[in-house]
Amino acid sequence: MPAGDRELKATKNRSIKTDGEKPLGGLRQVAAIAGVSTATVSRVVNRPETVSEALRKRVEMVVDQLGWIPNGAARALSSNRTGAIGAIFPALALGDFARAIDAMQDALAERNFLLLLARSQYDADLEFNLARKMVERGVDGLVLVGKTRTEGYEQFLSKAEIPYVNTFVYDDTAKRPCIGPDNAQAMESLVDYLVSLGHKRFGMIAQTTRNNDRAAARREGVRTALARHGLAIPPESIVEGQWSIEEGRMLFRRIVKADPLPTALICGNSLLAVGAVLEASELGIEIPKKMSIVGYDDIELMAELPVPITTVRVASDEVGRVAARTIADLVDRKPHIAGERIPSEIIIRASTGKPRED
Amino acid sequence: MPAGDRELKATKNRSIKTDGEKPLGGLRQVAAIAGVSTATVSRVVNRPETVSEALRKRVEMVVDQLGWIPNGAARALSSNRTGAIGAIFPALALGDFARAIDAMQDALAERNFLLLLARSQYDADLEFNLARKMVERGVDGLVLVGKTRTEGYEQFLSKAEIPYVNTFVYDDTAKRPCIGPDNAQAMESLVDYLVSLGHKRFGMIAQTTRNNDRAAARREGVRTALARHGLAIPPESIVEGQWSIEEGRMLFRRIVKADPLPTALICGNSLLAVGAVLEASELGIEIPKKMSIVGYDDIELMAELPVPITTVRVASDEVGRVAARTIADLVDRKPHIAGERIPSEIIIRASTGKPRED
DNA sequence: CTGAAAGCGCTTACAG
DNA sequence: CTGAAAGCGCTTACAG
Repeated sequence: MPAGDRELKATKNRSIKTDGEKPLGGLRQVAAIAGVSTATVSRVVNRPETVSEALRKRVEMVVDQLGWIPNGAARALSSNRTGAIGAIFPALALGDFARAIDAMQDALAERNFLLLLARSQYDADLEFNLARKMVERGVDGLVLVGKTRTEGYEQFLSKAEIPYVNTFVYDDTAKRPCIGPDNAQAMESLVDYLVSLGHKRFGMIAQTTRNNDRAAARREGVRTALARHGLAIPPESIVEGQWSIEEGRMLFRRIVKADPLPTALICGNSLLAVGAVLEASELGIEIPKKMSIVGYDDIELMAELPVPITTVRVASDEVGRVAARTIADLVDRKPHIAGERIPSEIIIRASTGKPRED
Repeated sequence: MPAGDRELKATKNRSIKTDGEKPLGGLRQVAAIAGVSTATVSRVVNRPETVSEALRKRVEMVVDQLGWIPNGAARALSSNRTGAIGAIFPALALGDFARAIDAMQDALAERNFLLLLARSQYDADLEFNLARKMVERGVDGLVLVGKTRTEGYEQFLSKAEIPYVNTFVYDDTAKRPCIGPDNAQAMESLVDYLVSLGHKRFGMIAQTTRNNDRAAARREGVRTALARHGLAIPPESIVEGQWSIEEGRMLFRRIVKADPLPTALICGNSLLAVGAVLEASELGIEIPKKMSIVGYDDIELMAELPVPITTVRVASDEVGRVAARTIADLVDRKPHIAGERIPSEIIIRASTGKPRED
C-alpha cells in the first residue's frame, strides 16, 4: 500500500497502529502502541498523578520497553521550559567556587534541574558571550558571580527576561538576589583580629580587582578597618597578583624589600598566601615570629602546610545550595528570598601571632 | 479591527506588516520588518554567504535593532542539532581534569560549540544519570572519562545514537575514540626510573580503582614493571585512598609501620603524594635521603613544596583540545581520528634519589 | 538568490 | 480522567 504510505507522510499521521514501514518513533509511537493519545503519554511523563493508574502503567511499560527518551528541544519549544540552569564561574577549580559548584549541582538535581557550567576566566567579554550562548541555547535561569556588569550585559539579561542570581557577593540593595558573604566585612574582621594582636605595620598581596568586585570589596574592607584604627598600608607594601603559588612567592620577595618590614601580611586569596608562606620559609623568615601571614578562602592545603595558615572561611557550599534554591524558586515562580548573607569566619592557625618586637 | 485580530490568531499569521496589537516576535517579526521571508532571515543567521549582500545587511540591521535571539529549542527541533557538547568529569577541580576542561571549552568555542559540564564524583550511577539528562536535554555529543561502563550505559549511548569520546585513557582497540595517556605505560616508566636509581623495596599509596579504570591501569603498570625486574610490593606496603592531602598523611603513617621500610613510595595521585611528603617531613623522615616519593599528575603545588615532588605530567590540555576536535568532527560528520595517545613525561624533582644504604 | 509551506516532537488549553 | 488538535519558533527541501 504505497499510496497509503504517501498519505501517511503527507498528511498528519493519524494511524493508531504502526504496521507500515515508516516507524512512527517518539511519543507518537508510544501512544500508538499503548493505544492512548499523545496527550496521555505526555501526562504520564510529566504529571503522572493526573492519569488513571491503569493507563499510567500501560504507558510506562511501553516507554520502558521502547527506551523512549523525550526530545528535549520539542519539549522546551512547547512548554517554554528547558529544565536547565546555567552557571558561569570565573574558574571552576578554585576552592570557594569548586565547593559551591558541587553543592549547587546536587541541590539543583533535587529540584529536577540540570546544571550547566561554564568558566569565564575573569574575562568580562567572555562571560557576556557565554551568557548569550547559554540563553540562546536555552536555560531557564542563570547563576552568576559578582554583581557588577556592563550596561549592555544587564540590558541583555533583562531583555531576555531570564531570571538570575548573583553569588559570592552580598548586597541587600541590589535588584537581583545576592547570595554570598559580606566580603568587606569579612576582611574588616580579619584586620581587627590582627590589630588586636598588636600589629601596626601591614603589608598586602592583593588579588587583582579587575573584573572582580569581590576582590575590590575585600580590599576596601582592609582599608576601612585599618583607617578605623588610624592605620594604613604604605604604597611600597602593597603588591598585586592573581592566584598562584608562584606569584605569591614572587610578590613576597617584593614585600620583604620594604624597610621596616610589615609585621602582618594580608594575602588576597589562598594560593597567594601559600606562596608567601613557602617563600618566607625559604628565605628563613620565621612565621609568625617575624611576620604574621593571613589569606582568604580556606583550601585543604592551608591547614596541611608545615605552618598552617590563618584565613577566612566562607560557607561556600551554602552559597551553592542557597543559590540553587533561589534560582529554582525564581524559575518555578515560587516565593523566593531577596538575597542571603552567607556567614564567613576567621580560621586561626599558626601563621599569625603577636608582632615581633624590634 | 478585532475580527481581524481574531483571524490573525486563529489562522497562521501571514501578515507582512506588524501593525496589530499582537507583536509577532521572533524570527517572523524580523522577517516582517525587513520585508523578507523567514527563510531568508534564517539563512542570514546560519549561512550568510548564501544571501545577497543587500538583503543580508538589511536583515542584520533589524536583528541588531530588535536584539533578537534565536530560540534554541526551535532551532534544535527543526535542525536536529543543539550546538552543545556535554562533558561529564569525575571532578572538575582536580589538576588533570581542570586543565583539560579549560582547553576543551576554548577549543569547542572555536568550533562554535558550547561546552556543558557536569561532575559525577566517580559515581557510576550518577554519571549514567547525568548522561541521560544531558542527552534528553539535548547535546550533540558527549565527552566522557575512561572507557569502562556498564552494559546498560553502553546500550543507552548507542541507542541514543549520540557520538562520544573517551578521555584520559588510550586504547586503540576500543570502538570509540580514546584520547589520553597510556596510563600503564606511564607508571612503568616511573618504576623503571626508580629501579634505575637502585630501588628494590617499594611501597604504594594507591588511588582507589573503584569506577576508575585509569587508576586501575596505573596500578597494573606498577605491578608489571616491578615484575619485569623481579620485584613486587609486599601487601603491608600497599594502602589505598582517594585524593586528599589528609589521606596522604594518614596513609603514610601506615606505610612507615612496615619493617623494613620501603626505599621508594609510589603515590597514586598528586594530593596523596603531597600528603605523604608533608607527613614525612613532620615525622623527621628525610626525603629523598631516607625514602624517595613520587606522585602522578603534576599540580603547581608539587613544584613549590620545600621538597618538590617527582611526578608524571600528562599533557592534559592536549587531551582537552584533541577531545574537543574529535567530538566536533564526529558531530559534524567530518573525518575524525580513531583515538590519540597523549604523551606523558616524568618530571624529576628533589623527592627522588638513590636508595639509602642500610 | 529568494519565498511559501511543511514539519521537527512535544505540551496544553479546550471540550467532553 | 482522556482525546483531538493547535501551536511552540525555527529550518529546509522544493520550486522558481
